[in-house]
Amino acid sequence: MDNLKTKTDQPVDTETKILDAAKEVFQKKGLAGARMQEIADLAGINKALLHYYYRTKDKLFEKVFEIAFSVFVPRIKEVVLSTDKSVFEKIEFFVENYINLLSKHPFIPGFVISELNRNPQILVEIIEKNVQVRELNLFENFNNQIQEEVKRCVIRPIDARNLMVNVVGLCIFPIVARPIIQGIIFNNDKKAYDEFLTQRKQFVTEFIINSIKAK
Amino acid sequence: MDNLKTKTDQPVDTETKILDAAKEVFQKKGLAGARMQEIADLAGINKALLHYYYRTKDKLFEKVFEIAFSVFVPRIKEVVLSTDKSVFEKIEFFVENYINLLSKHPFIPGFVISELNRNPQILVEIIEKNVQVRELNLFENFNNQIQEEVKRCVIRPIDARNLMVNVVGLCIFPIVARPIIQGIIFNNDKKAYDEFLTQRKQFVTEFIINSIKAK
DNA sequence: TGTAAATTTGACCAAATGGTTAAACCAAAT
DNA sequence: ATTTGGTTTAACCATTTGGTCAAATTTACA
Repeated sequence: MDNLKTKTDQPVDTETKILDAAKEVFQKKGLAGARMQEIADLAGINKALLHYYYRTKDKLFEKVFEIAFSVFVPRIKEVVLSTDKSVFEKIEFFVENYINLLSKHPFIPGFVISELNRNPQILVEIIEKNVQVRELNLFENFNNQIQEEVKRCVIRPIDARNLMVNVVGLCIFPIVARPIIQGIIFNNDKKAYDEFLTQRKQFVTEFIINSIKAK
Repeated sequence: MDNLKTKTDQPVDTETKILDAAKEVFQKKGLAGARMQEIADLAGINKALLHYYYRTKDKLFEKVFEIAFSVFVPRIKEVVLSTDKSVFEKIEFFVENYINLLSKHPFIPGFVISELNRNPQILVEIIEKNVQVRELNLFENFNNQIQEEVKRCVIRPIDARNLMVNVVGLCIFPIVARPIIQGIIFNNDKKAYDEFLTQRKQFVTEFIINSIKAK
């Protein structure tokens, strides 16, 4: 964003090459398992150049993690904010888009979750400097809307936090746990699982709406 | 199981000390992040002794992973097998017990999932030698029961695999994604989140049953 | 008690790894 | 052409790390 280099644009700018390579290696192997040499090789540059752009492995990791996190979380905001939609519409919109998004970045959920389990402190730092995340406290809005629709008997009485965890979890889980599910239930048939994920968008939407719809 | 030592039982047998320490370190730091020295220190033994019992880091990891996996997966079998219960009863039984179980081993889900994402091959080996896992193909039973209850108009028409993923996912997700959810929605209030998890058992059960119950 | 086998340890090693440095390179301005 | 600044590299370094080994210690048991 704010890292303009003085150089005239090359086919691919060095910093981009580094971040692309770092993203791939870190997301596949994690902070501890990633090797600076491997990142340098993948980026097609010298290892010393890596340290020229990002002094330490930790600094490079931090950057990669922040980018991944910003893919992982912000879409949730859209659901909370767009006030012109009903709860049902919001859920449908979110599930469809979030599963699509994560399918395009299949390593991000596992990466973010596992690195955050190893070192929850990262999140504290991100929250401090990232407005996007703090704004999720506008989650209050969502809660208000739900309680209002409960009053109007559109949906059953329900706790908004639990609902939110369910909606997000039902989208993320089959991607994060893909190796297990695909291995055990789908006999490791990759195509079958992709198909499953595609059809699942509608299933999840209906599953949730059926559950919360007032009779 | 089959690792009987000839030694007369000491307060704590060395192999147990090793496995306990290895479990803790591996589950917290992952395969790549764990240090043999740290495991040895935690077990209160010499590092060479570690290599005496488990020749390599990989072999030790394998053992720890298998134990973790056997906690993670087998309870699912109970749901599929106990034939005397209705689908509703099975779901209630599973959610209650599985969330309890995982709460007692909060690092296992993240550990299993993240190591399996890094190296899905582990699963292939486990499936080959582990009967418990293969038996999950008795998942067919569960499917049959569901389709039968669909016919009897007890539950709506539903895909058994999607249902199963939802049930398991709704239990595992809030534990695996705890750092994120607790950090963003619960302002890092650990107690509040524990309380949330406890209450959630009932919520999840009702959420699922509401969704699949025929009108 | 004596001895063979199993267990435990301290010292050590080679390879891998994150990081540094001084020199080379290169584009642009003077 | 020379200087100046950022960029890139090869060579190098200190530390960490998984793993080994021979010696010491303990245990089993004849």
